[in-house]
Amino acid sequence: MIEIDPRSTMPIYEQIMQKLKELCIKGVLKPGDKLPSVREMASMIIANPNTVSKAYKELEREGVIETLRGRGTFVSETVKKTLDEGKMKMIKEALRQIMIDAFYAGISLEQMYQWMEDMKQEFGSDDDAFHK
Amino acid sequence: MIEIDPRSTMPIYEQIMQKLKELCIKGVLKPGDKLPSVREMASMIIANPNTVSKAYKELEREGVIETLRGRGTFVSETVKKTLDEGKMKMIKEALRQIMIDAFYAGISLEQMYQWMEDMKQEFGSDDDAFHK
Amino acid sequence: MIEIDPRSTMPIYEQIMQKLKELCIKGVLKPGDKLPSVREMASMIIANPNTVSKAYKELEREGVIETLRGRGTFVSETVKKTLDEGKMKMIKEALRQIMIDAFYAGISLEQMYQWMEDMKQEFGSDDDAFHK
Amino acid sequence: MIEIDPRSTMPIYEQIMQKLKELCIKGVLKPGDKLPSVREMASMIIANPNTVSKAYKELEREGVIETLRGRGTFVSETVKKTLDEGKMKMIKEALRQIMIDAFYAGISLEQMYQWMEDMKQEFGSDDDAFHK
DNA sequence: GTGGTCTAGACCACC
DNA sequence: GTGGTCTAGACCACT
Repeated sequence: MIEIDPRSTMPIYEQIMQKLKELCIKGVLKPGDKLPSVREMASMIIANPNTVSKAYKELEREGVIETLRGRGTFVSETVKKTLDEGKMKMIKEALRQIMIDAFYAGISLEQMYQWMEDMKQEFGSDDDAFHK
Repeated sequence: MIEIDPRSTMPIYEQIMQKLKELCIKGVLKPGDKLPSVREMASMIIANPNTVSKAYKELEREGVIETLRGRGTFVSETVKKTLDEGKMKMIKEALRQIMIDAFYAGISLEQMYQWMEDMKQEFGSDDDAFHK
Repeated sequence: MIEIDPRSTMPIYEQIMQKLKELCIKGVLKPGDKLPSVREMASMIIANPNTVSKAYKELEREGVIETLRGRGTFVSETVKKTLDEGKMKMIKEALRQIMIDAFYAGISLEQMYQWMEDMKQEFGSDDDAFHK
Repeated sequence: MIEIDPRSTMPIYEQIMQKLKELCIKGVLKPGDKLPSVREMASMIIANPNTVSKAYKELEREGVIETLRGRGTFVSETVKKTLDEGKMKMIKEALRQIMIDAFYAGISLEQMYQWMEDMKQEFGSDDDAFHK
């Protein structure tokens, strides 16, 4: 279900978060679906339960998933897409960093647009996510 | 010349690297130009010389700048834009991460394209960087 | 495990790198083996943790070792022996330097061949390193 | 006559020393030949006169060249090949370092032997330097 | 003057 | 526990 790279510089808990978010966007995980328990997930991806727990907590804080005491963890029914100005700035800065790296890697803007379109197709299979 | 945000989660040495790369792309720093010495830069941005040194060394490893023994540090004459497959993958993954974050932040693809076009204008002032 | 000579002109972090590489080649350190933590190694060889850290980071960049976040540092499973042209040139130049020094020190080529054969024996104890 | 790489990590004065020694071994510079003055050499290789001066002084200390006050600097008549134990150790250690680097660069011992033979040919044009 | 290395000691994020 | 980053201050070799 999920693949983690322990050698990556990206923290494992962030990798978990990203992968789960991606599955939600793609529609593989639908609102109401039950997630594996912390222990299950930990053994699946060979990680420390604490690490998985941290990812779940953070995802809950972001409103992506919800924990029902004694029942388990579920994908939230409503994804709150708050137009947070702080996040907008962060994303813009991240884009800037990527543009700079792309320049030095010799990657054209066109190439990047192509990739983004590809990902849009890949993501937006069952909702028009990026056209709201 | 350069502004650093000590509160940012991005390490200071990486901020220095990013800013210097940006100035090079914009053409503010031209090949052959001398950079401030490690100590000068450190006092300019109020950071430790070691931190600046780390940034310089990394930039040199990437081929962006060169140091001439005892003379100082200079912008490289030849910017090697090698189409490194590893870097391409990294950038693609970074884009994927951003797309996911953008989705949850409620930022449309169109908005991101707009930002990227703006940056292209901002960067490509005196060379057609992204159109080679 | 490792001996460092603080009086040597070779930087300590390079001495650490050399010794660790040597242990890997000799087979004393095997792929997957855990290295002493930065702090352990530092106290073992009586050096600053930063110095050890620098050695470890450089060895990782070269692909000799890998660090797993929060778990420690390990000998890489796959030693990539890429025939890098730049390194070949560097090694050839180093040999040239040694040949010149040897001439002025009155050391014969035969003597150097003998030393190299000795080292080959010393290194290739449990794999045929130099005969691949 | 001599080429220097200001970007190299090898100190410029050492580069000068190496090149001059090489020319002596090859027989391009013969005992009694006059070297360019410090200023001449400095302007030829675009270096600081102090740097050239340091190289000359060091070469004189090693007995490779001699300075005759008011007349200039000349290649020594007699090359003293002292079997200095300290230097032997240094060269052996340098060889060890090269062997390790060669291993990780995927260079075979045979390749290195070949290089050394080539250099022997290149050097020993008019004396049997390495067969004394 | 320049950058390169090292120490000492600190804080942080991650596992 | 781990490594990653940063500061402060020092010494050194090179130009």
